[in-house]
Amino acid sequence: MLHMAEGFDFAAIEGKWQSRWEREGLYRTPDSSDKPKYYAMEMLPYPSGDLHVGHAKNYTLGDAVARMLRMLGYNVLHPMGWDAFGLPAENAAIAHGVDPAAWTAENILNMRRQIKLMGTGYDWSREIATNEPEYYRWNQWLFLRLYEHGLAYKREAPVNWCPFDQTVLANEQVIDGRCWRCENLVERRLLSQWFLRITAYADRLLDDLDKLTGWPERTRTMQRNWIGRSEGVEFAFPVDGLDAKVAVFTTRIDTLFGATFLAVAPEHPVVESLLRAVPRDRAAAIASFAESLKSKSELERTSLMEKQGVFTGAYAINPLSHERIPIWITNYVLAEYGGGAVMGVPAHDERDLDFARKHGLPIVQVVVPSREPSPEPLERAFVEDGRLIASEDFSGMSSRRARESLAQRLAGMGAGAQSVNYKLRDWLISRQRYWGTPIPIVYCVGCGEVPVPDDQLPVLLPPRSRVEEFLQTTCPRCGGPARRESDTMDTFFESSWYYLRYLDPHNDRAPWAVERARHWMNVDQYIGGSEHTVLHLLYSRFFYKFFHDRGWVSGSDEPFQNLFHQGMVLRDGDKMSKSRGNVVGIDETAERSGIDAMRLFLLYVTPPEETSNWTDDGITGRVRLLNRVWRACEPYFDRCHPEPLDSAQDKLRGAHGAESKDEKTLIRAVNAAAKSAVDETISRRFHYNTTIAKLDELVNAMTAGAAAMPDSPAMRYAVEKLPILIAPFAPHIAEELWERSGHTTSVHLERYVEPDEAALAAEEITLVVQVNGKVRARIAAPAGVTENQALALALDDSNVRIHLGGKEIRKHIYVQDKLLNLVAA
RNA sequence: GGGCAAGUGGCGGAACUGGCAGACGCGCUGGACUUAGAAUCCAGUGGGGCGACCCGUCAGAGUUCGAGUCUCUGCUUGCCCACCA
Repeated sequence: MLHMAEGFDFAAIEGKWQSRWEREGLYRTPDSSDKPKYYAMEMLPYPSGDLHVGHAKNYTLGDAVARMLRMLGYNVLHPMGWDAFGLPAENAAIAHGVDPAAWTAENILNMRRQIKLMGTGYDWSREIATNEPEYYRWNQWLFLRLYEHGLAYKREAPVNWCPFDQTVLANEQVIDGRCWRCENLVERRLLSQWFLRITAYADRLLDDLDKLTGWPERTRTMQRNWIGRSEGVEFAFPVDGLDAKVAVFTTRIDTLFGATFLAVAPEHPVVESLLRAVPRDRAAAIASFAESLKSKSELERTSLMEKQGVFTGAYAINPLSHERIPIWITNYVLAEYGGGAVMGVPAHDERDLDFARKHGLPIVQVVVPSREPSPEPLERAFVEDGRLIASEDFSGMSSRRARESLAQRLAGMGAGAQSVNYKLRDWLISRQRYWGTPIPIVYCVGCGEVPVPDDQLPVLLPPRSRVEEFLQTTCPRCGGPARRESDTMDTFFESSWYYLRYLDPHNDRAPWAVERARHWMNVDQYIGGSEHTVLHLLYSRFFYKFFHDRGWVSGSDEPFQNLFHQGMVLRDGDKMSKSRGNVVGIDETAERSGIDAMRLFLLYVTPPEETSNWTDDGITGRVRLLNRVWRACEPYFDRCHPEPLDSAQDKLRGAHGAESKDEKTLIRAVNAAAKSAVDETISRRFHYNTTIAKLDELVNAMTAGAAAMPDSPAMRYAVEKLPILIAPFAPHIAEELWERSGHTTSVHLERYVEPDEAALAAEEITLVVQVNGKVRARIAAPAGVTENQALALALDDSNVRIHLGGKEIRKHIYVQDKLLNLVAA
């Protein structure tokens, strides 16, 4: 009687290998090695509580990539950590009366367990958590260096205020005028806040996008648009009868003679002097208009409201035409861009036209399309370039030339200059929240704003009940009474440099050692969601350039060489969310289907950049695959003895002529899977869905071969190679099969199967014969068949002859080993 | 409104550089095995036609010996940005 198969007990196998890997430190990465380095990283998670299969897609992909590269001979660094400061912890603390630190610690404990449960190969000796003093101490240290270099500063500015989260938000955190986290409409407030001068790096952040050829084009374009560089002219309109000037920025100085009004934001400083100069009732109207807009966000002012305005009663003087144009205060001019004032040219700007029509302001056309000699009454603003009219001695010029000439003229008069403006604004990092890195600044009655000296770092976050005593301190400079900064930092501060801390996580003298950065940076492959395109990824680039300028990192001044955005995971077409109750958890999936099956499914269901759809049916195919893999290898458990891999391969290669067709198919299937895995990795396309399909084909071939040629060397070859081939994707079963077939070391330390071109090459090809582009015959032919031989074969085919119908072959196209097209007439 | 990406069987997808459309899987149908089911294995599965064949990759045009792939026009869906002067 056959001894009963034990079967494939995935739960037992997965648990067994996870604890053995951990015990043996299999995934520890040495800092020095003979092998070339490779730094693979996924965006670190926020410890929100539980992981679902959406997270798993990200970490599975990163893990497969890291494992592939390790098996291709690299010394791979693959770390993991926790982005642990932030609002959810604080909100949970308020809601349930727990300590945010305890809440966070508990979540980290659970999520670390789940990430390990996913069979990932992280080097946990490098784990970081950004809420630990050992980490945020260096946040403070880096803040102080930015401060020293004038890149961190405090100023009063209109800021985005989220009334629900009770804190300010960075510009990048306002999505459609709403808080990125709670989706409430943000308000505008005038507050004194800390900013990082990211605009000082605007040009480099923009220009260096060209260097990032390993990034998705889409992401680069979005960053380009976010930085929003525009070139133009800044010049001033004197105010008639007042000793005041209003500076404006325009990209269309060629339309200067068409300016019929001046529009200013209610916050513009000139408004105050105007208020003093105009009659009392008009001043009151202006003041109440300004007041009505005070707390309105940019979105509300510009998108949700109609264009409104009040005439100030004052006039500005066009510096070239000397025309008097009325000054209006409007809601549609942004206070924070281009100086908060705009020259209104209704004929050549849609917004100005809209405003002019509503308020009866004149419309003067000064640019006409080149081919139309006389201006027609305008229906829409003519916003393209053209030829100037009614513009004194600039008339007749092209827009382009006029822009140069006008800029020169204004510059010559000392009235203006070429200028560049950015949409990018300085990064507001103050948060009026408890659970974050304290900003290391104290305010002293005598000395004013004083940075905390390095040797007093970290400024420890106090327990929540002790905040008041924390705030009272003494001045580090004069020893007098002082008060600490009560704001904490935006959590994006921590995540802008964490990839450097992984390199040297226990260093207590510096955030990282320069030589570690020299060795490991930059990150060879970064994987994460596209939602961070203008947040984390832009901030990190800014920080890294600052570090580079300080000499703390060397080589490239870009942190992330290659970037990959994985798509999200839906459940039956819907977004997974707790409120829908459709979240597919890691624990339940591990229990029901097994981790290897989950990993295979996530990589197989879609190319990784696409949105994938989780269905409970879908994963059954991968469970089946694993069972078939097991059954295909099981009969050989006691018969496969470890021997040098090359010899088996050489034996087969030498015996090519003697192999049966089935054997060749099997050997080809092994090599086709290997080729796919290697190609998808080095091309960084990561379409492992096609690789896993090749593994399906291999197992199909093995199943078919099991009966026909159980003792063939080709079967043994396949059984020997299959665990290696599947190891990056299904690491547990790979390890178990490897052990069962007599190996004593980990399969994950093996070199990946090197695709053998000779084994891949087909000896016989199918020659497709077309007549006038339609397939009329498929003829088996030896590989390397010549054009003349192919022609002869084709003309010998009866169906081809029928379709030629005795017509003359005018020409033919031959594609080697593939296709012959006969063109007949 | 602007920008970008994508539309292929009942479903997810494959075909990367123009050369056999639908690999692989899910589902479905039939068969084997089973008292029965589950599991497994085998066969089939784009549409039409008895058939040789014909039609077929969102729609329409074009380039080409040959188009899912390239060009143009339109439609649909998704994502991002939306008064930045």
